Amino acid sequence: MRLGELSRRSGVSTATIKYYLREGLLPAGRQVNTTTAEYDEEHLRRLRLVRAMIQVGRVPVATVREVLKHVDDESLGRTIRMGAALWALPQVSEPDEEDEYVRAAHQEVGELLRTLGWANAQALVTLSPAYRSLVVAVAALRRLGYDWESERLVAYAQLMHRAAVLDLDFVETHPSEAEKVETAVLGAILAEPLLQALHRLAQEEESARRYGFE
Amino acid sequence: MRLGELSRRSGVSTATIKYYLREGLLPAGRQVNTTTAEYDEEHLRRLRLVRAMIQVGRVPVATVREVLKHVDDESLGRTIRMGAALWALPQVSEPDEEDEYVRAAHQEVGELLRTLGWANAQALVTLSPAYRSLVVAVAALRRLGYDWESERLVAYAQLMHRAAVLDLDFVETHPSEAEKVETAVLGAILAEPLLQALHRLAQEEESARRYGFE
DNA sequence: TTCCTTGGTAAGTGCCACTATCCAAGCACC
DNA sequence: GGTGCTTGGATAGTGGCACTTACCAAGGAA
Repeated sequence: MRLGELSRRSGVSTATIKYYLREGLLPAGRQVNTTTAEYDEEHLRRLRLVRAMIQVGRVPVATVREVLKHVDDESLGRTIRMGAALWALPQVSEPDEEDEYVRAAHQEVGELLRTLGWANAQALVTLSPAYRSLVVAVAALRRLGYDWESERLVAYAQLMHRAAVLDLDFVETHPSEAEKVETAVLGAILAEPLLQALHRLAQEEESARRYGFE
Repeated sequence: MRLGELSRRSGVSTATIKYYLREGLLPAGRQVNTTTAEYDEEHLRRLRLVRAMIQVGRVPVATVREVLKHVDDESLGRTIRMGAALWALPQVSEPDEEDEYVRAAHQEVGELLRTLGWANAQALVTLSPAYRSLVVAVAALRRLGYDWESERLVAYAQLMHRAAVLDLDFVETHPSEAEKVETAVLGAILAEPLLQALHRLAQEEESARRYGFE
């Protein structure tokens, strides 16, 4: 398969495919001669994956490159590869540690993890980007004066933990190691828009149940 | 309070505040004379809200304007205002109805709603942006060859419904109508980064529990 | 008086995800 | 073997976005 066909079958313009090749999101094809390169099904699959990450997952191009670099790094074990790939993701602005709300949020999230008994997460606290994102989100809500009880946060966390269990159960069903890493990373990236859409739809449903359409 | 103080108390530069005023995200202050305008606590609150939407919620400036327009529209009832504000949000690219995966996703999501008994959501199907986002997400996953069983999707949906119940219970605790709308919208916007962060943290925790750090 | 700050406006910046244009080298078909 | 299309490769340009800079004349504050 050559560039034109790859473009046709993926629905991505040749110009964009060239751009992805240049940016290293897609490995080069097998060079036949100066003006011809041959692509295979794996290229098509990778291209679809890249597109899904960018368009559905809203992951920036530079981040996709980082994530794939880890996914492809066969010198590492699965868990490490998965972790590295997921940690390459978030790009949330660093919390301002001077800010009083941020400090309070650190406290609050720390307590949350103790309440939940997430010992592993506690150990990783200083490292994980997810932890930082959580602190930023909590601080923003508190800054706006939303003071729900801490039980509410615990309840949300338990719901998301059950979602994570579902995620990982699904990964288990995949046989090969390579596929497991890819599935886990993609699943994590694409599960988010899915969960977000379900959340909004659920809000609409529940709102209509309670208040009707008026 | 004048521009400088508003800037100091919010941590937002005067240039950016001027930009927000120009873009209509912030109402003008009370003009004292040609070179002085007076801002109040409500301006500060609105400014923090705008910042949270943009920085934590990653909502584009133009969208924030739309959302606030609906929030402020007192000619409408609460439910309508809330719905309108939330529907102004998503900006997901339109699904390509020609695409076979998109058509299959429509089918699948329709079945999901029937299984869940979300009658209200079914009625709104053709309208809701959340529904469209869901279709796009499901189609993307299927296109990549991820074929989980439909029960998995149902399970995710039930989790998110429970999150939505928590959301709306919280809104109930707020007394005033105006606050309810604002709370609901902000809660919906800011709950998403929160849930996302909790989801990622929960994945790390669960992954570490199952596989350790190796 | 001298200096700073104010609101208002216009123009510029940096980043990002493409997109357009150009090129010389093949290949395909008549 | 001529004609026209496609290829990989490279460079430059585009449009959108969220600010940021620079400048202005008018108004306090010392």
